[in-house]
This record gives sequence, structure tokens and C-alpha cells, in this order.
Amino acid sequence: MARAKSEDKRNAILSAATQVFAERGLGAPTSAISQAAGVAEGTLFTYFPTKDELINALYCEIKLELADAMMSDFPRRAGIRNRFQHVWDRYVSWGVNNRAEQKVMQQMMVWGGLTEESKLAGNVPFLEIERTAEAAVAQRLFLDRPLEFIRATMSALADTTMEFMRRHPDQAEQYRKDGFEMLWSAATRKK
Amino acid sequence: MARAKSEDKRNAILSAATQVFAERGLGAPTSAISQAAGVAEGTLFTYFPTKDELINALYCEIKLELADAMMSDFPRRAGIRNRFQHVWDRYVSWGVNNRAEQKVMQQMMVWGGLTEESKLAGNVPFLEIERTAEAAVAQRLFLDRPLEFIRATMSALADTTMEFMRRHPDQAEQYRKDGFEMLWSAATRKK
Amino acid sequence: MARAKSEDKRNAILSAATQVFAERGLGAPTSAISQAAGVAEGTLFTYFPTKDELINALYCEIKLELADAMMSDFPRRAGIRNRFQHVWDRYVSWGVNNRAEQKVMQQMMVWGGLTEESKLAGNVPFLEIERTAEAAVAQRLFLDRPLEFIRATMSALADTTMEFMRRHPDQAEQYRKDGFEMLWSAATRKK
Amino acid sequence: MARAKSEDKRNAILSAATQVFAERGLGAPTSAISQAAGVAEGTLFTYFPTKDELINALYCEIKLELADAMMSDFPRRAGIRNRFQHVWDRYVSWGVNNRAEQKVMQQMMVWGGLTEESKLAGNVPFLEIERTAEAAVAQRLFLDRPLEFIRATMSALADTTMEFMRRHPDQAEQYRKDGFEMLWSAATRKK
DNA sequence: GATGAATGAGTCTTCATTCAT
DNA sequence: GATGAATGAAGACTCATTCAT
Repeated sequence: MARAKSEDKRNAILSAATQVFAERGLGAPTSAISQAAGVAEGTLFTYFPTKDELINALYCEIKLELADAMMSDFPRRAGIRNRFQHVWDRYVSWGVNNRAEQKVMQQMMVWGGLTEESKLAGNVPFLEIERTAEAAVAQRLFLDRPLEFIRATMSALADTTMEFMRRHPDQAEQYRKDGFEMLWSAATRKK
Repeated sequence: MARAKSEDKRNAILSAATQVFAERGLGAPTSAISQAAGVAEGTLFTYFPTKDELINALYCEIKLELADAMMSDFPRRAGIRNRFQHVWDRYVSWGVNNRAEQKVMQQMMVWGGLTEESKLAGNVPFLEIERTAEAAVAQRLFLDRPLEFIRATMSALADTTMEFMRRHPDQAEQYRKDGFEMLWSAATRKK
Repeated sequence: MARAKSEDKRNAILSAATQVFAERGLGAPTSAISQAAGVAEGTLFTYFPTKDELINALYCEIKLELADAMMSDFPRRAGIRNRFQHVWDRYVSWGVNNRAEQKVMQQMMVWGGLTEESKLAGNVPFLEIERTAEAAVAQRLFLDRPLEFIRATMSALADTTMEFMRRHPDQAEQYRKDGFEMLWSAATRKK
Repeated sequence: MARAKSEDKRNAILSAATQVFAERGLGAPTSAISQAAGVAEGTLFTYFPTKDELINALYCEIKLELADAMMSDFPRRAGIRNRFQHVWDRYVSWGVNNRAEQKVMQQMMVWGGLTEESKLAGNVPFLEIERTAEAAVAQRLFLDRPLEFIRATMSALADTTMEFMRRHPDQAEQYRKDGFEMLWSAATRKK
């Protein structure tokens, strides 16, 4: 095979896309992305045949990155609360430190072009959390709600929490803790 | 005087914009909107000088409509929990019954072009809720968090709740109640 | 007849058109003109059925005004040089004091839409000058060139002269005199 | 490297613009130009980012072409009269043979969008004429008028002359000579 | 007659995608 | 594979003109 597709270039494009989309929205031109990535306009299309596929790929990529941040050192043997606490802490930290990624994520969620395939792929890395939640439901610790509902709730509370952590960096730690307490109160069964 | 600018036509355009944006995103062409509204392409621009201004106007309009739905019959004299329950019920009902509006709302929130003016105007009708929340904080019923944080949390939980009410209409009632319990648990101080 | 067309309004439109065209070129929208004239957009079209006809009418109007400035007090009985001097002085003075009109004139001359009719009508008031020139040619005082050529030359030299009078108001008088000398030297036969 | 920007294509566009503008005025649509140039509508904009910049570029181009026509074989060592005669002859010949360019030139002069930069660039090639005129003034051959005044006069007389040469091709030679005599008489000091 | 909202063809410009080099 | 010029289908917006009031 002649010159192989370069992983570096692919990453440069995804990374540029993140920055550009975060600043200008998903409507930003592909030319802005290729420029930011330091490659030619046409090159983008040898890595991603269409803009839509680029966005879908970026979605999966960010989800993977996020999963990596959330799930590394996941305390499989710890109690349920600690496992959730771990996930929560990692999630909001990631969001605060990766604002561009998080902004783009939000835009992708209201965008119309995500394929089912991408959505599914994006969820895979979070199965372990689902399993933990299932356990919590089984133990009658959590309300018996669909897992998706729990995930959506966590996600929503986390977004809000991140926003305030960013705005008030000096109280970030407090917001993170409070946020988790809110989540925990919301999710768990009252006696 | 010549034909006066018709309130009907203005509404037709805003209404068409809601449907079109909900289906195709804010990137949808203005021509699709004028067509859906049954007016000429140019007419749209006699009512809204630019697409951005149309979107901003639509934002204000929907916020107003939502406020109307939420705040009518607001039980000013009831207890705090009842007042929030009222707001919550109205909000999620509105969202379920006005999916297009709600979808467009979500898109506008991640769009980059809302003016500060629009944001301010959009918040005015919700001042009474803010005051109720202030009272709750003062009574040490709610955690002492910024009002904005409380609002954002409510908004986030409501969006999630609506989504599930729509997907499972037969359990809609249950989701609505549970959602409020979650909100209440999240917001109030534990003893 | 019901309300007659108002001469005032017609004049207001022509006057506004002069200012607007001078500032923004003949491409300026008719709406800018009607606004400047203080009439409704549609009103313009009851006085001038199309934009082209407005421009043509304006051409005639300005030519008439110019003729009036140039030919009033024309010294019919004076010598040829004095008669030309009179015309020259009046012409450049008018141009200096009516910059907008003169600017619009220049634009109309390179515009493609003047009708033959307008051009003819515009020339009528200047017949007396032509006749003077004819006399000068007959007396072998002027070179035997077409009258049009003489007029064009005068016009060209005058435009240049005006421009410099405007730029250097303190030497305006000098430029006017010199300009005439140049014209006279250019037009008359050398011995 | 990919296809390089083609000088040919750039020229085709400028050339097409000249024809189209000459026939329809500067208000002519860019689409008419790209069509006349045999390129896609979008291509025009890879060579000239806006219509205004196209017009400015065309202005510079035509001025350069004109300078080339006027200044080649310029008899630097000849007497002042001969040097002017050379310039005059070349100028009017160029104008007669390049009517479209000359027409467009006239339109550009009354257009509002020429940048100072373009105006300056357009004048550079004519510096040698300025120097000749300066010499003539120094020798007290020419009236002591600003160089710009002399240039404007020459330009004005030349435009008139060209017009008549075109209309009466059989007497073109005569008009050219007479025109120069007029210019010379106008410019030089009377004894 | 006067008004100004309504119209829709026309304008400049953008941009995802293709393809010659 | 990489490049960036070429393409042409949109898209937002303008404007001369019409016509309901």
C-alpha cells in the first residue's frame, strides 16, 4: 500500500473540528476545519467522506474519550454510592476541563443527523454504569425507573453543575459535591 | 393608511418557523418558512429584518407562551411545595403538548446568536418563580444555591421528564409525579 | 378631478433623488428616495412610472436648471468672447454651488438608460450657445469643428475646472479665469 | 500541488468583465461575467473575493494596459512637445481601439467604490508624464497649474477627441491632430 | 391620490464535494 | 495520498413595482 492514511491527520481533523464547532456551531464550514487542522480542504474528505460522517465520527470519538475519563480506575468492588460518586466526579471534571468537547456534545444532541449506529456505539462504553444502576434498582436503593431515565437525569444535573463550576472556579469543589448530593437524593428511594 | 402589518401574518411566520426549525434545525432556509407560512419569500423580511432577528423574536415568543402556560392560575397563596408543583406540572404538560416549541427551544439554547436582550426579556415572566425560590431558600427549605442553579436544575429534570412522558404516554402521569419528587428531593435540604 | 398631483411632491422627489443619487450612485433604491422626499414608497410611482423614467426626468430637470443658470442675463449683444465668458462663468459657478446635481449629471452621462428624447430635450436650452459658436466659426474665430465637439470640449474643461475650484476655494477665482483662457485658446484659431 | 490558479482564467474573467460592464454597466450581475468567461459562478470568487475587488482589480489592470500602450517607445530624449504628442497619440489610439475598456474606465471614475490603493496604483505608471509636465512648467512652457489639473485636462480633451474619432473614422486623423493642438494651446503659456 | 405591505425575480456569496495535478 | 482550484446548487437578503386599504 502506498502512503497509508495517517492516524495523526485523522486526529488533527477531529481535534480541529471540535474547536471550530465549539466556537461556530455545527454549521461551520469544513474549510475552516481543514484549515485549523493544517490540511488541505480535500484531505478532510479522504478521512471522512461527508461532513455528516465527520460529525458522527466526532460524536463517537468524544464519547469514547469521555468514557475513558469516567471509567478509568472505576472501583468495581466499591459500594454503589462510591461507584456513582466516582463516575460523577470524573464526568464533571472532564466537562469542566474539556469545554469545547462538551459544547460540541450538546450541539450534537440537538442536531438531527446522528445515526442510530452512532448513538448505539456511543453508549457502549457506559454499560458498566448501567449495570451498576441495575444493581441499585435491584437492591431497591434506586427508584425503579428505566436506566435511560437515570442516565438522562445524571447527564442533565451534570451539565448544570459543570456550568456553575466553570463560572465560579473558586467554589467548584462545593458545586461538585452538592451536585452529587442532589443527584443522589433525586435517584434514591426515600424511606 | 395602506394595509397595516398583519398580526396574523406575523404569527403565521412564527408558527411556521417553529415547525420548520423543529423538523430541520435552525439551519433551515427562510424560504421553507415563508412557504410554510403561505407568504412570499420577501414578506418574511418585512416582519423580521434578518433570520437572526426572526430566531430571537421566536425565542421571546415561545418563552412568553410558556410563561403564560406556567403562570396562569399560579397559586400565590399556597405553600411553597404547591407552588412549585404547579409550575412543574404546567411546564412538563406544556412541553409534552408543544413538542415543536420545546425542540426549537433546546436548539436555541445551544445556538450562538441569542442577544442578551432576548435572554433578559425571556426571563422576565419567570420572576415570580424566582421569588418563590428565594422564599424557599430564606426558609432554609431549599439548599442555599444560586437561583439560576435551581432554575437550571428544574429545567434539566423537566426536559428529561417530558421526554419520557412522550415516549410512554400511558405512564405519563407517573413520570410527572416522580419527576417532581426527584426535583423536590434534589432541591430541598436533608434533615 | 380629485386631488391633483402636487407639483411640490414631484419636486421633493426630484430633489431627494438628486441627493440620494449623488451620495449612493444611480443604483440607490427608490425607497431611499421616497424616504428622503418624505413620501410613501408607492407615491414615487404615481409621479414617475418607473425608476428609469425618474432618472430621465431628473436629467431633463437638471439640464433645465443649469440652462437657467447659464442663460439668464445672457448678453446677446456683446461680443463673442464676452458671450462665451458669460456662459463659462455661470456654468462653473453653478457646478461649484450644485455639486450634487453635477455629480448626478456625470453619472447619468455614463449610464446606459438615457432616452434619445431626453438627450434632445436636454439640449434645447443650449441652442443659443450653439448659435454663438456657429457665428464664431463663421467669423473664422473658432476652428471649424462640429458644434458638438466644441460643446464637449467646453464641458470637459469646465468639469475639470470645477473640481479644482472646489478643492481650492481660495484660488477659485483664478481657476475660473485660467480655465476660460484655456478654453479660449483651445477653441480659437491661431494666427 | 493541485491545479495552480490559472493566469488564463483570471484574464478570461477580467476580459469578460470588461465586455459585460461596458455593455450593461457596473451593475451587471457577476453571473453574466462568469458565464461570458466560461467559468462557473463560484470560480469568479476564487479569483476575486468580492465584486468590488473585481472592479478594483479591473481598474488597475486597464490602467496598466493603458500605460503600456502610452509609454512604450516613449521618446525620453525628445523635446517636450514631442513627448506629449507621443502620449496623446497613443492615448487616443488606445481609446479608439479599446472602446469597451475606455467605457468601463469612465464608469469606474464615477463609481463610488474605488479604493485609495487602487487609485494610487493606477497612477504609478504615469509618473513619467508627470515628470515631463513638471519640466514643462519649470521651463515656463506650461502654465503653472497643478499637475493633476493638466492631467485632468488632457484626459478630458482626449475623451472628447476619441468620441469624435470613433464617430467619424474617416476624419480620425484630423481629429487626433486638432485635439492635440487644442491641448497644446490650452496648456502652454501665451507670449 | 396617498400609503406601505406584499411580491418574487434577481443578486452576491458560501460551501460541500469532486477531480486534475 | 495530498492538494486546492473548480463547481453549481443553495441561501439570505434586496428592491422595483403592484395593489388593497
